[in-house]
Amino acid sequence: MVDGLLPTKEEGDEQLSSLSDIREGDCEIRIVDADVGDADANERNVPGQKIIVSTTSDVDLLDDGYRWRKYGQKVVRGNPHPRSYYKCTYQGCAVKKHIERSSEEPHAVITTYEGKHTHDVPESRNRSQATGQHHCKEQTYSEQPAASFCSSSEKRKYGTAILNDLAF
DNA sequence: CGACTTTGACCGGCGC
DNA sequence: GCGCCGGTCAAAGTCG
Repeated sequence: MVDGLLPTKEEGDEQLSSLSDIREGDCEIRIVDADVGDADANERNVPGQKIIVSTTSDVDLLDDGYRWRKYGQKVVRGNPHPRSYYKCTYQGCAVKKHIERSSEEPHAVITTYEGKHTHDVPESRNRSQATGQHHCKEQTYSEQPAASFCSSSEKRKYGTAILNDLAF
């Protein structure tokens, strides 16, 4: 009983018809337009675009190239795993993201992005992150060649490309 | 020294 | 009106 909280894998893509759905290996990137479903959604300044990324990983932190500062962690009902709250630390960028694990699959990580970045990927982070990134993947994906896209730096570039595409 | 994580407390919204 | 729950803040501590 995941309450549809977990749109991973083959199921759960029916409810969201007007959004992009991208799947590669164990990574699923779901783009949800915050405006969708709202009658007069045009009024908002909604910086709010919602992007849900489902991945299979041992670690919660999906490094997408941006700098995030954790500002909270909560255990939500229906899920024994805590949900983490992150903000983009770039000045003037109010993008937030929530990270939570699936209650059924400890390896399934649901990352929800809210808002769009008003800047590019910080370069300094870009390279240091590339180094810090590999610590988390090898053990997870070393046996899953299909997920190489998710586990390598390609993932970041791919995700970033998507985010940028959305943002603009 | 600066940036980031951790953790408890606080606040607002929602359902009963 | 009350209680529950999700989301955010802020202080202290940790790490590079």
